Amino acid sequence: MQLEKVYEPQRFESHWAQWWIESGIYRVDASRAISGRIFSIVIPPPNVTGSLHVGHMLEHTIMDVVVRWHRMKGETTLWVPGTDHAGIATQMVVEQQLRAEGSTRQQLGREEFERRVWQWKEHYGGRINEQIRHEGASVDWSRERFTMDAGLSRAVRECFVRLWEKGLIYRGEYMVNWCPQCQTAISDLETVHEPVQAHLWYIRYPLVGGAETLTVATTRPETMLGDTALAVHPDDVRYTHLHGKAAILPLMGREIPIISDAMVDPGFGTGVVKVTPAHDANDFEIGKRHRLPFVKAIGEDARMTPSAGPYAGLDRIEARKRVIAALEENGQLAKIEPYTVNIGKCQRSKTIIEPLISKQWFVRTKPLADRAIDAVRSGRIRFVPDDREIIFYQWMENIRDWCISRQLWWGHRIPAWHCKNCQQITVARTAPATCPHCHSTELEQDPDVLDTWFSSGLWPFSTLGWPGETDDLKTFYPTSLLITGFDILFFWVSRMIMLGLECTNEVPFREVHMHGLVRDAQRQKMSKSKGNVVDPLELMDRFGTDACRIALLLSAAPGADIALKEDRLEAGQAFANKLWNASRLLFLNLERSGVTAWEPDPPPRPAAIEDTWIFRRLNHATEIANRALEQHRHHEAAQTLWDFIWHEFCDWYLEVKKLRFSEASGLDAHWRATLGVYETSLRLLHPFMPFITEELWQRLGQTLSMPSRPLSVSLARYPLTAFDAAADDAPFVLLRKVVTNAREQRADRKLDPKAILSATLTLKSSEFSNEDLSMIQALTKLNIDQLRSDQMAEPFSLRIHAMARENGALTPEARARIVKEIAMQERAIANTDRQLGDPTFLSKAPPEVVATLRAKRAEYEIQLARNRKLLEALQSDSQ
RNA sequence: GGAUCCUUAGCUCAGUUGGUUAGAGCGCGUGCUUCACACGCACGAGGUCGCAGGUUCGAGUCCUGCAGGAUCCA
Repeated sequence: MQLEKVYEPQRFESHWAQWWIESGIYRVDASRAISGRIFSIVIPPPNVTGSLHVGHMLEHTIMDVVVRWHRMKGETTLWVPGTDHAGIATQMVVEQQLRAEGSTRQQLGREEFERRVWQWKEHYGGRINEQIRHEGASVDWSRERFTMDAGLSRAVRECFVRLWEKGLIYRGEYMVNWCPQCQTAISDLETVHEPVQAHLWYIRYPLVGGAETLTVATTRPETMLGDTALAVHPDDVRYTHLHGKAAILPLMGREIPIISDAMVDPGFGTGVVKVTPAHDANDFEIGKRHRLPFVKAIGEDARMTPSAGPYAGLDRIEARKRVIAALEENGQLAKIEPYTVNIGKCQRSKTIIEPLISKQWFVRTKPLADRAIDAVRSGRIRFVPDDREIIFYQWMENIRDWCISRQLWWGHRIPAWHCKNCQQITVARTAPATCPHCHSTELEQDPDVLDTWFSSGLWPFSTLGWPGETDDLKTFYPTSLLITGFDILFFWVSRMIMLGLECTNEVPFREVHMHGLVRDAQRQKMSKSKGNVVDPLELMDRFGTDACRIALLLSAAPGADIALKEDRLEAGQAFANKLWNASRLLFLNLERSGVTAWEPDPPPRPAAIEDTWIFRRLNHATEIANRALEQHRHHEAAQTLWDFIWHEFCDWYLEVKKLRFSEASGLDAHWRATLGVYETSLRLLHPFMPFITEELWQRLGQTLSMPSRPLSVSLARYPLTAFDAAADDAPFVLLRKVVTNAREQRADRKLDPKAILSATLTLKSSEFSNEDLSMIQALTKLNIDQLRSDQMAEPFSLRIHAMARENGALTPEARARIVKEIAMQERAIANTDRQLGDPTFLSKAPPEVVATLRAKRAEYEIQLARNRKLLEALQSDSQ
């Protein structure tokens, strides 16, 4: 069988992607798992409304490498896929659809609306999974989960009830971040702060019983309508005389007390602040401390409430304008200064959030956080890279209670029932028929749903069947590893650790690998508004999935952000092309040699000098790749294999080996060695570039009958260092040096690249067989006499006999380079001598360092001698 | 304001416990359409490792300070 002349990934990638699923080879049977040989991982569930972006692709690629590697090592390997229901985002999408139809969710009613969302999910929710199939992710689709599934919903209820019963969930009126656009409370984490150029307004408040006024600075003048006090710092001597006095609230005419509180920053504005307990988190605290009234001047719709008097019904922005105008008219506006404020916005809708007091459900996080901190500190969970632990501790140690209720219709409804009769709350796993407190049947379920992250927080175990004691849970939990973005450390990773420990008494995963962000070529964050979002599907189409994968992997040092440049992708494609063509060379020659059958076992024995060398290089690459994967250094593993395949296997081994293949030889020792290295390389590379390796490996299997081969290269064993490398690789190393030296000379002297020139090769100790010598001649286009001399300092010397009139002189640039090299080598030798002559160095440095230095010195000497001789010889040649 | 990370070739980035001539890809220069590959081959140029100190026999790597950048938390 011959390979097509051109590498076209489009020809086979979709075929293998489909076959991997249809053949069911990644479906895992828990009952056949052997303890200690299990690897399990869950996908960070993408948003069901979303579509694939490059960040996903990086994440999935890293996961797939790890998963394929473990599977090939013979471990029972489970990768669970799935999506999350993305409460706000999905609700927004469907509401938008309704708006287009001229309807609203309120018109539809809750039940009908939910039905519509499910309908929408069935219709569009499969898109992201389709895209994940495209990436070649070797997940077990039979275990696909969705956070709103019945099983996962049961897990959510179970967890909620347990937390409630332990007093870790409470309900109450507190200050929350309210998004007027989304019409729901959101958590602190969903509020993003950004600096905005704004103003500081200075307002005069008249004092009660006097002509004096007090000037107060504020960034939100409209909230003054809800002021219930003024406050100064207790130690601020400027205002000591005002303690216990009162002021008149402008525009409203209300009398408000002047209080002293340590929370006031005397350096802000005038040192006097207005206190609006219902609309500012700090003021809320002050208000509680001083038992101030809470006047709610702004409502859920961001409009002023009746408490705002004449401003009632106005939007908060409009109200601000009117308030300022009125103050100005009254002469109560002292001045306006430009000011930069950090303003809180809703992460999703970008609307300015309104701090509001409302009744919400909260998780008491402190006790959960303590256990989570301990799990990481004790090493039961390991972070990669480990410096991320500091950030984790910092957040966990200052954690605030988590507002988990959302005023949405799409999500897990809070399993709490309110009794209309006795007003008591009943939290239960299933809907109670009667109120356990008063036996009334007048029960109504709490209208709120839970934060989506609450259900994602259970993902590693809810997907495995928890709270049921399923085989999957027993076999695959705790999961082995989590691979995710650093940006959701608090949102997701931390909460999984807290909820996992609480629900299962186990860590949810033993390791967390946090990758960086994929940025655009200019290192800018990708965003829809900037228009610099790269579509991974388009990239896969253009360059091939394998090329994209290897390009991403090579750039992905642990934790580091990636600047995605097309030249990387082109390089990845070039590498795939190289592998394809090297394979083509082999397939062509297999036919010529008439090789029809081959078995990978037993491993080959070296048949020629290049074999020992490549076996050693292969063993080395194998060792590095395995160790790098062990340490989550995927970029290093990828780089190692790239270098091995391209620059050792293709550039040297195949260049030599193709001269050894002979017609109709059948499966000889050369072929055994070559096929051994080639097939092993395909297996080594498979986790990184699954499509091309599967294609080539299957083609190889069709060309050669390999009866004992598994169904797929992904089910074959991942290589360990198993090649016979006992023999000395020095002869081939020497061959390489001779060939390189010949090429350097030809380039430096501008010798005719096509002419066959005569040369004399003098060797110190070894000599090349006639066959090996003809290799050298073919690779260098030289006609070589081989001499041997015991007196030589260097291992070899190559003299090319080019006549002067054939422009055999060194080019001026080459001469300059060699002169420079000589200087460098002399300097290196001097440095080394200084070191080796230093008794402190000799006594303190480890012996192997001294030995390496001595060896290096010898190497420098040889290089120096060769350069000197080169200059001399050419001088005499050109005379 | 607090914290963390980063600063290495023209560009994008590697560089595991400190070991002495610092690597890759792309780009650049020269030559080559050699029967696997011009998505290629060969050869080459290019870096006082942000700055200033310190520890050490030895520092890109450890410590301190400074400058610039990024991120997180307030």
